[in-house]
Amino acid sequence: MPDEIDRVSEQWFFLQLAAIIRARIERGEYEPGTLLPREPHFMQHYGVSRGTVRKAAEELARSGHIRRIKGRGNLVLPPQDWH
Amino acid sequence: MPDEIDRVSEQWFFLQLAAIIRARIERGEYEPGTLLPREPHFMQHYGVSRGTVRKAAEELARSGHIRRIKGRGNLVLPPQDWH
DNA sequence: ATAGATTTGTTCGTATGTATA
DNA sequence: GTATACATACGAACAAATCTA
Repeated sequence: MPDEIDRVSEQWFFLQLAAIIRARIERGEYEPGTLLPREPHFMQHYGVSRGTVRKAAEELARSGHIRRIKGRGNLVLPPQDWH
Repeated sequence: MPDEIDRVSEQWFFLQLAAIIRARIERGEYEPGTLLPREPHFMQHYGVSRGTVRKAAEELARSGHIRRIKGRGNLVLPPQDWH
């Protein structure tokens, strides 16, 4: 899992980004109970727009890896919540 | 005026949708000074893409039924603005 | 208590690529 | 060949919830 967006890949940016962040969560690099880095962090680090970061976050919320909290951030969930 | 898209009709989806919304405005179901339902509402309710909803909105803006305001929504205009 | 900053949420604007009729 | 329709992606502005000084 390369830790950057492949811009010539067939796969959409937001799915690539979701896979990257999901892998980091599952490796324990983002700990349950803590907040993910903010949207601007991912925008700058991966060179994508806020919309793309947010679509990736939607994917991670769908798969139970994070819970999105308005005004606070994206809460990393423990393995038992993943699906 | 059936309140859904006729998918086998000769007429384009965006023109059908514009006619549906225009009729609702003219019947007073969407009141002047209020905002139309958001783009995602129409996408889901009529089963069309955002592009189609936006083309319908362009038609309604052209005919003076709404004014489109970035970041806020589509403002319903009073009868004297229709043309 | 409140005023401002931070952060996610919402919404319209624009561009591009693909598929279809 | 052209126009419609769909989806991704980026940009800009406003709204709401939360946190902080």
